[in-house]
Amino acid sequence: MPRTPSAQLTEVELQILNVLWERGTCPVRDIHASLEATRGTNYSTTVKMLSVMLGKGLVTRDETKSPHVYRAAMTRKRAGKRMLDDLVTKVYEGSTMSLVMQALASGKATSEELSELRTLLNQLEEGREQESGT
Amino acid sequence: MPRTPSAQLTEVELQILNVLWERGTCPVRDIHASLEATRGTNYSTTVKMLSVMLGKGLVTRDETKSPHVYRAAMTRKRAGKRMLDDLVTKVYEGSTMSLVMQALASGKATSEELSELRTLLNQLEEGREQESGT
DNA sequence: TTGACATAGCGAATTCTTTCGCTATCTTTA
DNA sequence: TAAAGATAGCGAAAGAATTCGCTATGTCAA
Repeated sequence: MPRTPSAQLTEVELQILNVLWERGTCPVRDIHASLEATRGTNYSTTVKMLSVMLGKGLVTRDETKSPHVYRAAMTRKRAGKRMLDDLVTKVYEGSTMSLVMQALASGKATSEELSELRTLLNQLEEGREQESGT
Repeated sequence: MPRTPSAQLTEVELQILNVLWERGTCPVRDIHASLEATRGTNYSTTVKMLSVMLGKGLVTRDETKSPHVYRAAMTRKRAGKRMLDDLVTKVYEGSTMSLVMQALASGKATSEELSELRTLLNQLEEGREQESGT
């Protein structure tokens, strides 16, 4: 019986997307530099992974330029949301809040971040009040 | 070159752990019921997965009881933290706050949850003040 | 041009996860 | 206690992700 793919990005895919997210656009060589640095893999491997990802629609490429230029087909934000939702359903029993609580509890938030968070929280609560109060 | 495991739980492992987290402790049959329901797999498969997980130290078991009784070796909380940290480094460039912001922005928080969150936030800010103010 | 080096492509090997078939060992219960 | 049914264990197949070797093609400076 075939398995369902879980809409989850794999290890290497994620690493490659990270390079693309940082640079916006770049040739295989640059991506390879990153993979080689952390995994010691071959250039061929990088090319292959990119072709696999191209097949999955995770990246696009411009073949008119000579070293072909790759680009992520999905923003970091969208990928994040996808994985976040996945995590919420798979380990936090569907509760986004549980996840948020735990993430916050893990500490290391600067005061700036905390106040930024407070601002967001205020906005969210205002939204709530409007809803029920009207 | 062998791959590094990424401290990531696999699909089935997570599903199994979820059953164990819910029930605390249970025999293969119960776990199998869940896997069979969602994946239609065989009893043997469940037994095997459990033995693999036992090998990885993801579960423990009591063999003195007759249908052996399994238990998760890691709390849901700890697993969550692990995966959360992983997500933060791999997609949110190490910023827990980015993740929290996005999770919150995705909406669907009840007023109760929001105020609970506010309480936590107050505690965190108090902690901050103590630190710098003493 | 042409030799040297960078790019691309692809099938096949590896590694890891998931699945199962087959066999053996309990437990019941008729 | 013997047949029937539940449990366990294990090697090997099937699926996925990752890796590479080998070959072909492109680019560029001498």
